[in-house]
Amino acid sequence: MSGPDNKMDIAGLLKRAGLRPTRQRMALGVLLFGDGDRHLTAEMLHMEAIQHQIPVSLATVYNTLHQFTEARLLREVAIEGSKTYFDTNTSDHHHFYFEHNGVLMDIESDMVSMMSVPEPPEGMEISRVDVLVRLVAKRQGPQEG
Amino acid sequence: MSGPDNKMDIAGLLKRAGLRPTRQRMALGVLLFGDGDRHLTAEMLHMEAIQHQIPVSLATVYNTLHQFTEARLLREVAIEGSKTYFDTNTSDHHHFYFEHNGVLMDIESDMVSMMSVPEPPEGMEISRVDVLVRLVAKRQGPQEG
DNA sequence: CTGTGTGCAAACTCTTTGCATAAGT
DNA sequence: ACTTATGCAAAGAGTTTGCACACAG
Repeated sequence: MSGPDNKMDIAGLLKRAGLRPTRQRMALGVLLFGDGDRHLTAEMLHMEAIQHQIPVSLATVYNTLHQFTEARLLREVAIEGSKTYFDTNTSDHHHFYFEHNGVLMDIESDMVSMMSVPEPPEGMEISRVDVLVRLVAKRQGPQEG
Repeated sequence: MSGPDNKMDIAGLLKRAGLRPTRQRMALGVLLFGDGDRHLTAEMLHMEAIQHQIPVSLATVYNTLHQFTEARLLREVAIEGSKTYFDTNTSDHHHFYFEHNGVLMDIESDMVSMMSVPEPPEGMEISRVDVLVRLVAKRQGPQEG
């Protein structure tokens, strides 16, 4: 767990990214980066902010999330369906996806090794490889369903 | 290239899937399955149907796409962003994604080998592994932009 | 003070739904 | 004839935008 004086660090993080450390950005930054790797939708973060007594509108949450993504502080995760997930872990890694409840969990990059990927077409290069391991509840074994 | 009498096959395909071979389903089925593997959004398929003089509404295209997916005739592909892609190739395979224009291209499964995937948590099992290889235009090399 | 960020609500895009009509068996 | 599919348009979810006010530097 990280201490509350991560807040100090958040200001620097924002400044380095060329973003003014405003109240809302600071507060959202603490929620996002103050407690390990997270996977959130805009709506989830907004609810969390409200619970933490941080006055912020959903529109500002969206704006902030996109500004952070532009600044490489966050990464978007491709999950089918309507909601966009943002990941605070911007390093090279992959995901477990729990289909029954929509939860994402990191898989460290060295846990998944790619033997080979076909060569991209002429003039193209790989910008990133995303691996999504979809999980479902195991069937109840030998008993009938 | 496949001949036009794929239409015959489509009727059987639908019946086997428990779907009535209606005009619209037949026509959309021919567009989807009559010409190799495809990656389409509802809107793309709708436009194509209109161009082919097939009277069908966008709502019916959505319904049909979902019915086909339920029937395992199609598969949804997870791409971040708002649009849902449907893939006529339901076998085990992965994708190249051209970020500059949103085009998807199949990668056969044997071209990508996973050395190891971490064990899923208790009670969970892997339902599928999706690999998305994102491609960008190669930087112009030594010449200036 | 000056300029950027924020809040609100309306606009927008993609997708789903309800109901009357048309088509399929 | 009876049932299911379709079309239309409106509703719905998630996201983005425009403008006036507030805050940071």
